[in-house]
Amino acid sequence: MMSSPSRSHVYVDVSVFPHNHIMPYSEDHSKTFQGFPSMPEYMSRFDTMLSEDTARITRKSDTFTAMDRQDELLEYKEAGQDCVIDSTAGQSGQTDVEDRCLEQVQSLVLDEVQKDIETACKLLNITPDPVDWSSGQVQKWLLWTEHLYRLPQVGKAFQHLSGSDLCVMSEDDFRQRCLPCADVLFAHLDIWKTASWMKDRCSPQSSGFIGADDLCAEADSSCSGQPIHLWQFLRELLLKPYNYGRCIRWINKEKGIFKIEDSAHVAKLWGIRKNRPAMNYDKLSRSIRQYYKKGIIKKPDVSQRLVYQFVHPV
DNA sequence: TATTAGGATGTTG
DNA sequence: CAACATCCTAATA
Repeated sequence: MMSSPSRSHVYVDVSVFPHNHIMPYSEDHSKTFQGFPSMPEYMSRFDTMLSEDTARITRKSDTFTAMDRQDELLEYKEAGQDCVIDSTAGQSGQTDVEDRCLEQVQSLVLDEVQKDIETACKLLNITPDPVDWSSGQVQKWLLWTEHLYRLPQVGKAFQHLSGSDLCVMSEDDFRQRCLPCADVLFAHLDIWKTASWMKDRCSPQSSGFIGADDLCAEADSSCSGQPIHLWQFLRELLLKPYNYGRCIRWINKEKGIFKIEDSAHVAKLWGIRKNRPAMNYDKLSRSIRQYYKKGIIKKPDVSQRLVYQFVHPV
């Protein structure tokens, strides 16, 4: 990817996230973290969100201790790709501007994290704060995360653990229970813990809907209206292409036409949401077909495999 | 082999 | 009872 000389650099302080491993950048980790929605992915999101001039988001490596720009910089390209070392030393001139950009981007990062977590909570029917999870909800979160990022299944290693049990575990505790993806899972959980902590700490009033959400998310699972419908679930997945685009995506958003790219995967996620471990695409598609006569989903005019269409697009 | 259509019947909130 | 979940046969790609 070319970077035009007119683009200014934005240095992102990621120290808001307590663990370095959230940001994979070393050779050895490039495989382990494949598909992991860590900073590079969030970064690439802002690359498209922010204006072209603002873009080219970079971060400082190694220490994560804020703004020492003498350190070498790692420039992230697309999510999942290797990073490029950009050895430009500190340009002390535009510090104030950069700091402001930094704050904005940080706030955007946290915003995106919060949004992702909210979506996942809706889809999983769990609370944002891992501490509140029952052992069943822990299993749900594990299954979901495993399937979403194609990790090996290690749910059994965490059986009968409540959310509070999970939250006090160290990364080493994680490693003892599951070797293959302990660091990834721990990092994920850490994002959830951190996000929840920051939500409590710095916004009891600001974001209006979060407070209401919190109150609602108390008691039990069936608070925000009846069990989720399959078509709603599919819509929620389609709403987050950065998270679920690998298994389901829009073909034509205006017309409501979408394609299931990985039928087994979508079925698994649906099964996790409904606590139906035996769910598969055979059964999921039967449920979709029930929507034909109800006028909720149909086959598009030119019928294609694994392609459906919402009758009433939004 | 995987997907599609739709009937029959059991389950669950 | 509605909304699936499960199971199944037959047709299609």
